[in-house]
Amino acid sequence: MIEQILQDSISTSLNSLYNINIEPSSIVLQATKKEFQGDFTLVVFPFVKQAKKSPEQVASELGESLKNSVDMISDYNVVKGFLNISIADDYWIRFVNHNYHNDAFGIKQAQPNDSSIVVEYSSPNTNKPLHLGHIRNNLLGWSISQLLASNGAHVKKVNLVNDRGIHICKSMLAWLRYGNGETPESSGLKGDHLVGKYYVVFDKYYKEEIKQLVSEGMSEDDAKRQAPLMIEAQEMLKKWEEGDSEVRALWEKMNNWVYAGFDQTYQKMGVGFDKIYYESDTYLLGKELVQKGLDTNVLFKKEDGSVWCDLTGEGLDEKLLLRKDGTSVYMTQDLGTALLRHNDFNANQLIYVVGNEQDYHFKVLKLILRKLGFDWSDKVYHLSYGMVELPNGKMKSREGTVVDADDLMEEMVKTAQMMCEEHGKNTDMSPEEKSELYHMLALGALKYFILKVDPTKNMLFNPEESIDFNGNTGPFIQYTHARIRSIIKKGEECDSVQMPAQLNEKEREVVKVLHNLPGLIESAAQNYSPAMVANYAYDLAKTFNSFYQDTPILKEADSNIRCFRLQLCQMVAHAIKNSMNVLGIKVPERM
RNA sequence: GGUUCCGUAGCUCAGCUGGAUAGAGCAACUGCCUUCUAAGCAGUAGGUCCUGCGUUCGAAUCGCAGCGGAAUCACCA
Repeated sequence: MIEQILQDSISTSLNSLYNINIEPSSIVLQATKKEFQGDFTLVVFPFVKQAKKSPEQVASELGESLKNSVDMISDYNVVKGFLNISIADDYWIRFVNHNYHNDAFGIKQAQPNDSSIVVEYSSPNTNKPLHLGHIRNNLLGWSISQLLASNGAHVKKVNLVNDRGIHICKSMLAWLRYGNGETPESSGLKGDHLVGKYYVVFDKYYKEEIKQLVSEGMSEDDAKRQAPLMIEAQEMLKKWEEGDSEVRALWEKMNNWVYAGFDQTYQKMGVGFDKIYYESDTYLLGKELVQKGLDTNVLFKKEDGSVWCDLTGEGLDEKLLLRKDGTSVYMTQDLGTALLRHNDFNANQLIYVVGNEQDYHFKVLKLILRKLGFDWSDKVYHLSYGMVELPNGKMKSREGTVVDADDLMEEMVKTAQMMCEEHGKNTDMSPEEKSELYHMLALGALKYFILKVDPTKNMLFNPEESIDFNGNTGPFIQYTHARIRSIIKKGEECDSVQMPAQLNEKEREVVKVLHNLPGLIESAAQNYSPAMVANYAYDLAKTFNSFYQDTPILKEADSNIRCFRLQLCQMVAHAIKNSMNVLGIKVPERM
């Protein structure tokens, strides 16, 4: 890569001119700003002290030295302490000519010895359908996996389904009491929605019971604990843990409804997993670890029999790991599943895609693992993402302000259809092609809208803006791809032609953006940031559109130039496709 | 109250390891379809980068303090 050559050359020049020793890799080159002439810029201020010369002088001397030693440098200029380096068009042209046919451009294939990474994401509860918050989680999880894989890692995607607990018992109980044997088939409801409906039903009657008890003079807290429905749900959980066959059968039946529903949602969303863990299989794990911790005095037991980890030395509190009745808590389970996962995959890294409301939990998890003597605790990485808010505030399931994942996607497909019909462009498509296109555009809009923002930040989800097709949106990039594909299909094959001698301004800009892709994937992967890829794809599409607007491609008379531009088009198409693929967004051949 | 995260145009967001006159999109306004897809392009307007102090040749970026917002600090998961 040209950057490395420049870095090496700068390093040796600094040494021979001023006796300054700097590692080539630590020399920072940046893209030259548009207002100035050049491709790469070196800021020379850091060197002026040691060089004992003015910034302008240092920059000029360096520029001259570089120009003499690197023949790819066509020119340089100096503005204050900025050395702007121009690269010869020949380099850019050959870059396109060598890479345009590579449809995996920018993507690194994992080699046998490359690192392996396990990514956990989604991790739903089985008592209600997926909502907007899950969508961000799923899209991020999938996209991070794609991103790391595209940067040459072996990635395994796992899902830990929270399939047991009091919340599921609530749905089960409500269904038994008020369901009249309703099934997904009889009701026409998706399984997860049906079960979610009874979760709401439970809450409704539960609240009525509380109200009743309070009006009879009970305190609110006592009422919450002593409401008959709650007591019954807890008995059900106890029966479940004892393995009661009736409860287990009902539990299995209703969970299977939910799984069927989830599968549909996942499929529509375009996400998937290599392995699915169920909490019912893993919730007892971790107890052994606690015992081991007690034996080695890492943990301690209180008088009532409960087991704790003292984290006050780390500036945190004491953390409960076993209740006084010996049952485990969330943390206990997570210690167990972490060990299980480490044993299952022996990966170099265990990534958990979980919202930032659990920052504390994961901080503690890592600490306890380390205290327990697992040196792999630093492989655990909590990929913490911000919450999704709505224009009128936060989503609250109790207040019915949740945005359901299925509804949202369906809504967006409808809108996509409307928009397409309005444009009236692809009237000759078959119904199947059309519906595929609508789905592709709808999900492209949704995914791009969510993934373009920095994962660590809270984001605002405005339903109206998310289905926009203009500007910085998924469909804008998809449209750019479709236009390019259309040109390529009309153009001739041209492999071995003579390349033009120089580029025009717009061509050079496009090539330079393309040139950045491999480095971008790398730093996006290092930052766990699909958003960087999204913004890159947008930048590329925008740069290409500007080129497309005033540079003829097929209409160019000179066949050499025409061929070069076609190659450039192909390369842009690949780069768009590959970066959108990292986001889990498909791009159409036409739209 | 403790801890963590956040604060950039009317709105939604970029701005990666400090670098030149802080960038996009939406909304508003003005041009460009007889020509490779106008879901596009070109342009106008819009800024106390929350405030203050500090470090530095240089700060939206780093440090400290303050203000504002969010999350979290469960014998829930």
